[in-house]
Amino acid sequence: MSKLTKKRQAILDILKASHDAMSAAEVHAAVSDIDLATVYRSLEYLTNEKLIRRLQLGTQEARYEFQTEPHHHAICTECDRVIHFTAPDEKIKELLGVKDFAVDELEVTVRGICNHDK
Amino acid sequence: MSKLTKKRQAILDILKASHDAMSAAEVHAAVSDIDLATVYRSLEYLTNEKLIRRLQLGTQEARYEFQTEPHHHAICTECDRVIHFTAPDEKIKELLGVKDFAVDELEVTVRGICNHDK
DNA sequence: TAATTAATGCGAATCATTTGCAATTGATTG
DNA sequence: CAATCAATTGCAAATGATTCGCATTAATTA
Repeated sequence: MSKLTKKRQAILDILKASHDAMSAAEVHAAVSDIDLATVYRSLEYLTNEKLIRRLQLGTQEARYEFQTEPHHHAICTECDRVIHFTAPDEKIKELLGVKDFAVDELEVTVRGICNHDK
Repeated sequence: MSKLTKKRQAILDILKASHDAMSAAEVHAAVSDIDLATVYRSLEYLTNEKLIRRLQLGTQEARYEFQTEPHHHAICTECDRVIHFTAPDEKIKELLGVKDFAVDELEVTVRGICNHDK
């Protein structure tokens, strides 16, 4: 039986406090005395428990974020900032008209340019 | 000045003929006498030329597909099959209500279960 | 407390991708 | 056509992200 250990809790806290999604390396840098391999194992555990979400935002490096309500992501191709936004998933599902498919998870990723200059 | 060389054309042809998006390794296996590093460089070139599209469908391995009309992807979590579908992007954009963001690319990824058994 | 199970650290392995560099090809110009 | 310059390729090694094996430690149960 696996458990939410102290180290796993510490990692969860880091992600909870972070406004942005973090990479495993960033989490590792933010916590102290937790081996990188353990960070990876913990992130996997927390993802399975659905306490956090793993995101693959276009790069090969995964990012993790604390799981609140489901939401989507817009990535600025100029400044790499990630913006969150919610959407009426049901309506989107209708628009998509996916047939013969039991939708489990819907993820919208937007790429473009944010107004980071102002 | 870069060009669509014979090897790049061969890789493009493979992708054009493939019904599914392919990984770099799969492309490499499908062509003969093209080094893997060249495959990667070619895929990057073709992506920049917008002749193909690079997809990051949840895994850390990128997949590439021939660029036809913009469309979206549904991934079956049981059989890993990837299904394509189109959608009225403009309407989705409206639903999203992304503000202060110049949308360049809209990608919807759906995860769930397809009816692969029948 | 002994015995069992799970979690962790450490180092090495693996997988995907990129890079440096020399050899090759291709295009261009004198 | 030969000489030159630029872009492409192969090969091997490097890098970055992630995973794995295994011995050690911590936690839980009998």
